Amino acid sequence: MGVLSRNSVTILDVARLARCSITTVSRVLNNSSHKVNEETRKRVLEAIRELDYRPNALAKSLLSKRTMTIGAVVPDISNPYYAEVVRGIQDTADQEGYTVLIQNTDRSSDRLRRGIHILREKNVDGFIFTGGLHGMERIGELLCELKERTVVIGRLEEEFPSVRVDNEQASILAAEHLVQKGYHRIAYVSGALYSTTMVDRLEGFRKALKQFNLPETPGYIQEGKQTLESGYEAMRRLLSLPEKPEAILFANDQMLFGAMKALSERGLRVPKDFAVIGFDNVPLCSYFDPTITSIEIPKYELGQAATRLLFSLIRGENPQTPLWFPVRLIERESTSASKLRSMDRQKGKKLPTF
Amino acid sequence: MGVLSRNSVTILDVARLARCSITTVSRVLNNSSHKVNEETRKRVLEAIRELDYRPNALAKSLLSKRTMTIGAVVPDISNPYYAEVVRGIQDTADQEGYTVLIQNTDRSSDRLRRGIHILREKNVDGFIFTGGLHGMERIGELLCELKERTVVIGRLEEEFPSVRVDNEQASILAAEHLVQKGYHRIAYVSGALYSTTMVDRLEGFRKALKQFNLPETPGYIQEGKQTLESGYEAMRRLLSLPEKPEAILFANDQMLFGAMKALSERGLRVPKDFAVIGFDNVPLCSYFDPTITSIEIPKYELGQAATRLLFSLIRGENPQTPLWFPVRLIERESTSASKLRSMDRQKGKKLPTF
DNA sequence: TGAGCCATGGAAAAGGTTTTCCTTGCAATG
DNA sequence: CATTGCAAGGAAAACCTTTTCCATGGCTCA
Repeated sequence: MGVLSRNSVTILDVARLARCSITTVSRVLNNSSHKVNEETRKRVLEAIRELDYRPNALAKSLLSKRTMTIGAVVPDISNPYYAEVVRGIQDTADQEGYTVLIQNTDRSSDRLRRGIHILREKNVDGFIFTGGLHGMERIGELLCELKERTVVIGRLEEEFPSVRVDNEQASILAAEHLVQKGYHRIAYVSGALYSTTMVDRLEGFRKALKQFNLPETPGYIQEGKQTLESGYEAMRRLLSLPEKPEAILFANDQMLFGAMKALSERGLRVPKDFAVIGFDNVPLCSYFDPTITSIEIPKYELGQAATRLLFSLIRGENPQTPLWFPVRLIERESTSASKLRSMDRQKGKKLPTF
Repeated sequence: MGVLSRNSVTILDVARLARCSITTVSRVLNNSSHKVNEETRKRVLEAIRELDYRPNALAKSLLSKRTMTIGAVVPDISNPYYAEVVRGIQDTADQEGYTVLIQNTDRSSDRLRRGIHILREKNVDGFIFTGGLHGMERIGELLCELKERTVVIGRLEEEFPSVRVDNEQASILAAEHLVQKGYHRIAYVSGALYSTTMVDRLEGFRKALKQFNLPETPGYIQEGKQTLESGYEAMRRLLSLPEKPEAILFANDQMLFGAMKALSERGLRVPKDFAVIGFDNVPLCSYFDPTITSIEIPKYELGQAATRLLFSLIRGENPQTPLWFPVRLIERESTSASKLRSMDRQKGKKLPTF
């Protein structure tokens, strides 16, 4: 051990120390089928340990045309939703010895383009896209030879293999839940519509209005930006409407949390005065007061499945796609029968509900 | 344009098309000082465009021993604190044409070791560590030749250049604030003590107790795990003590949010029944109800400064270090004079306070 | 006329692997 | 004894660049 050499040690150094050729060292290293004498192998292994030799991945990649690296393009890593997806990707990649190179787009198509170029130049073995940009010019052209090694989480361009949840259906599910609870005047706060996810969720809400014969009141559909602040402002706009909604569906939990502030500022309470329901089911939902009903998206699993799908592509297989994942509604206090709850709270008797 | 070739095009292809040697192509590519005829240059550029040629970064790196990639080792990317630090790193690296390879350690020293090995194998040009592991065997040995191209955010091993905040002083600041507000029975909820940050914050709290002559009640210092759940449980333990604290300092905001649930379950209110104060000042602090007093850590700036420090190291400079960053206390409702606030809320007259 | 300089271009080495192909020596088989 | 086959090892090509060094031809200046 030891010998913390300043400049890195190469396979040649090992060969010299083990008194053999670099070919033999390479064979031991990759335990190739070509036989090597047990004694020689010992010497080589000893030399490797002695020098703390590690093969240079660059040289290896140059030859094998495999970098064991995949690129992930995400809109915003500090959003808990994508953070969880990325975890799924990283863990799964790691299991197969792959590394993940993450590019933030900040939801700008310029940065998206730039990110793709960087990743291509770094010779990634495949791409995972998430948080698709809606209405951006065709992405396929930028990918070139990597086009066949690209998977999408969600919906981007139809040609790509993808891993998805049915966001339209999810919105309908949420609306149905509210209807069953007896709410009719339902508002919707959307995220920015350059994301296909946001487009689908909004579309689903519109369909639900029709399906359940709900009124479509002007101003009941607000568009925001998937941030706390944007949710806060959207809520204030809703509160300034002449005829207030009874329940609000938010296209993501962040916006909902922001909106809660607008409510409490007015002394309004959930679920007594409004029912609210979110999207994504981030961890805070079960810790907020009141706990928040939300549509659970299997974030980690999406990342995991996308990565597995990509590996299957890399292996040259022809996997079935799209892969659909189920969503489910997690009911919590924010949509529970209102009168009952507010009494409980006053008596300070609430039990833990996660 | 076009010709979306299946297998990548090399500098040789360009040379052939432009009827010159690869040397010449390389020269126009890196516009070297060696003169090349204007007409030839035209032909080369035309060929490059025609074939959509992009130099292979792998081959370039193999030669130059520079990968234009830096490695970042973080405990948990889905923690909003580290997400923000990473943003600072990525943005800054990007400006200089560098890419960032992120390794999650999940706070396990095994995964830390593994992460370092992977990054070394990928030939990163430098390391940034954050969320130092306390009491782990010396990390320097794992870094070998990269030891001189490593910076730390926080405190890890004294020999490394670092970018820091004074966490001890920050805890004292928080305690002082509570004392000034008239609180004396102060509890502290710590994160897991394998993080040097958490060690320092706790140490600061202990010093503050002495400095302000506060009682050190048994059970008033709880240790948890920097998660919502852990904060919830710590709070429940505090609430079961015979003599309850008046104010609680949390070693991070996540734990504080978790604790809020434990409080509301008991019908207890902040700041009426308890004052609470957090650490990190994540965005939600200003949107929670009540808004949360927290110690602001310049997360993005820490990442930014660390990256700049690293670049300075890579350039062979000998920068001054450690670099200290200021913290400040952001006062919000969770520690404001209690009687007043609770009246406001009942009248529904509260104004927006961020 | 010849020496030296400049503009332009190419050949080849280097970087660290893996892999293909070849060599050597020895044992077994006829 | 001659032939075949196998175990073990090495040489060299290939991967794609950049960079150093050399070659050529034309021009200027003494």
